[in-house]
Amino acid sequence: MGVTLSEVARHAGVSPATASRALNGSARAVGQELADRVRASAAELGYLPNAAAQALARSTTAHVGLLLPDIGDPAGAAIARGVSGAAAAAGLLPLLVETDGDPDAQLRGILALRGQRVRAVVLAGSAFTDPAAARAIDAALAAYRADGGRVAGITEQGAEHACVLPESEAGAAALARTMAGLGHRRFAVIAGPRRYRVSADRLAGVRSALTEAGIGLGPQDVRHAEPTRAGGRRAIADLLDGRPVERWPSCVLALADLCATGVLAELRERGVPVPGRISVAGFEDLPSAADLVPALTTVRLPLEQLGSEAVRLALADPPPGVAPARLRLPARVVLRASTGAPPR
Amino acid sequence: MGVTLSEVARHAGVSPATASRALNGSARAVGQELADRVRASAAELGYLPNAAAQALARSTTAHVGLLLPDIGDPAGAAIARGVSGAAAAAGLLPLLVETDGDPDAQLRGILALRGQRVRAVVLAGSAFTDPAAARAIDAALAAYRADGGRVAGITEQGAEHACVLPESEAGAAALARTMAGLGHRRFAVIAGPRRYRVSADRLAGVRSALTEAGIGLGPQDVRHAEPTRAGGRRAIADLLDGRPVERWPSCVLALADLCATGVLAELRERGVPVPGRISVAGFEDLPSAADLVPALTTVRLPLEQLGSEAVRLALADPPPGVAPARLRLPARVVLRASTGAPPR
DNA sequence: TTGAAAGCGCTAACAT
DNA sequence: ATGTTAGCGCTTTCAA
Repeated sequence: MGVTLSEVARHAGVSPATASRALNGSARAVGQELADRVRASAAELGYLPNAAAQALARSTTAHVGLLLPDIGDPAGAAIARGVSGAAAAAGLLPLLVETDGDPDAQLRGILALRGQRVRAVVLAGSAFTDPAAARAIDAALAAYRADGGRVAGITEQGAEHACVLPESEAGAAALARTMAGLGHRRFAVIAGPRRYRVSADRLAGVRSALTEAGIGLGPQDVRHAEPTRAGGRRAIADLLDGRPVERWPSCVLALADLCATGVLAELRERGVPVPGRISVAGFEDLPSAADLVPALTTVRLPLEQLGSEAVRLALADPPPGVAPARLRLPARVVLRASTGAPPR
Repeated sequence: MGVTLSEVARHAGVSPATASRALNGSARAVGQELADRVRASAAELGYLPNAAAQALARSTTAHVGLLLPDIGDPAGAAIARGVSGAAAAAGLLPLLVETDGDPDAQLRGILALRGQRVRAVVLAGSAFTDPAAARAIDAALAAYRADGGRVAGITEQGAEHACVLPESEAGAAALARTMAGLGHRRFAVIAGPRRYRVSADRLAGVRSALTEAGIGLGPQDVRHAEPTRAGGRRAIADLLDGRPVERWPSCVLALADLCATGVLAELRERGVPVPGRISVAGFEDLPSAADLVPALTTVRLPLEQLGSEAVRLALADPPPGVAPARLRLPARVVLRASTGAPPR
């Protein structure tokens, strides 16, 4: 069931050790002639190294674990593309684990990946706000790293783990500031689910920028919604139905593009002009954002780069104890047609 | 570096064999009492089976290889979601390999996956039209299957391999027929890249339906384009610029939603009314199709299901020689706002 | 039902 | 520079 190294070695008339050295790199060098002979035999026999055997002998695999909520989500997919590219460049293969945003699934995923002895783990989803969940996950990661595993998060995943940090707070603040600069004074914010830490980060950015501009944000001006089209629709409906038309916001910040997509759909259906009556902005700049009508103003996150840098960071992850690496990646506002001056 | 089975066994006062049987299923049963003791020890020590060792001993892994052109592409991501779900249900983890639509990369990917001894391989991209490439890939798959590997394709991947078949041709035909039914007589088609077999399938469907309706399709009415936004823009620009306005098509069939997205963008920019002057339809029904303006008429492919069924088919893949399984999955036309009656 | 022992295919000391 | 020889951690006959 597959040609083995010993067979190749025998065929080439050398020892398995030499064959191993000739075929699958090693510190030691092999004589030119023998090396050629071994390679010829390998090619002739169609030898393919057994990855499991190599992993066992080397006590590490050529896999990088990728943990994310949903590979079908455009943001997750973009990150995965970056991970896959960087992994390939490092001779590694990504092993995919979906968590559906469930802390428990994430914990099980980390354990599974640890059992796989993957070379590194990339956490592509946000950390959780629930302290118990966060603690459990942190402990699992620490244990994995204590065993020599390497970890990197996308967004902060606990103070002692490496991570690449998209500037969520700064980006959100810049967005809010830009909208205030357009003249908006009445804001509503549709933030992400409470269970995710990034939701709070983005919201905090908006809050601080608005406060700075002397603009208040009441509790009824903030909704939390799943980062989906449906979540966005429901949230904006709630937001508008809950108050008289004259108290509608002039600007809605949906802090996830998918959410903003839902907002746009709902407003279109209701015949509310965007940006004439309400300006709408998103967050992430998914590929589809530019194709919405009106095209969506949003905050661009370098999603693919986030993924590739996370892999690089993870592979360079120093042993626990050393200060973990932190790589900030800029987020910038992309102004498009969905925002404009408030109605007067 | 990780607790081993022997340590658990020693701690529980049993042999490694018994520990193995108690923890990681086996035909043989283990006495209730011993089993409990072993499980307790495992939990206490934090035992995690070493996947590489298990793979070596069992000579198969718990991985399913997923080969696709681009995980960042919405269609690929949706398929991956299906694969991941079905894999998880079977206790397997997907190992991702991106090919960028390159036959050579695909070949290398199959070899890599074979070296990994993955339990099964799912080919999520189209087969290639280039005979040499197709032959090489076919041979690699056959070799893998001869070694006990299991394979399933999404779309036909060679007569002797199992596959799930979205009804590309029938779906495309239905789309063309529907458009003809709306009164269109002047069609243009933007088909996928020539290197992919599905491009031909979809185009064939359109052709046969149009022929049946007595509608001709000249060579200049068909363009091949990359299934991207940019590809679509360029293709429609070519299509329109190449002829006087009065000979413009009244209906453009872009046989990939991303392509259709580009077409819509270009027409919007040119101020061409859709569907007033030109109707536009796509293929696939990506999640974003419904959010375009006008919302895109398209042919719905059950992408996620395609992925999950492919995993099931692969896991049930009989040894070579037996007739390979073939599962047809329906594609249906989804009528939205981007199509209407032709101008008169 | 349990244990002893022989691999699974490869790598890495160690020896030569 | 090459070969010898132990394992890596687990499963699985085969005996008991």
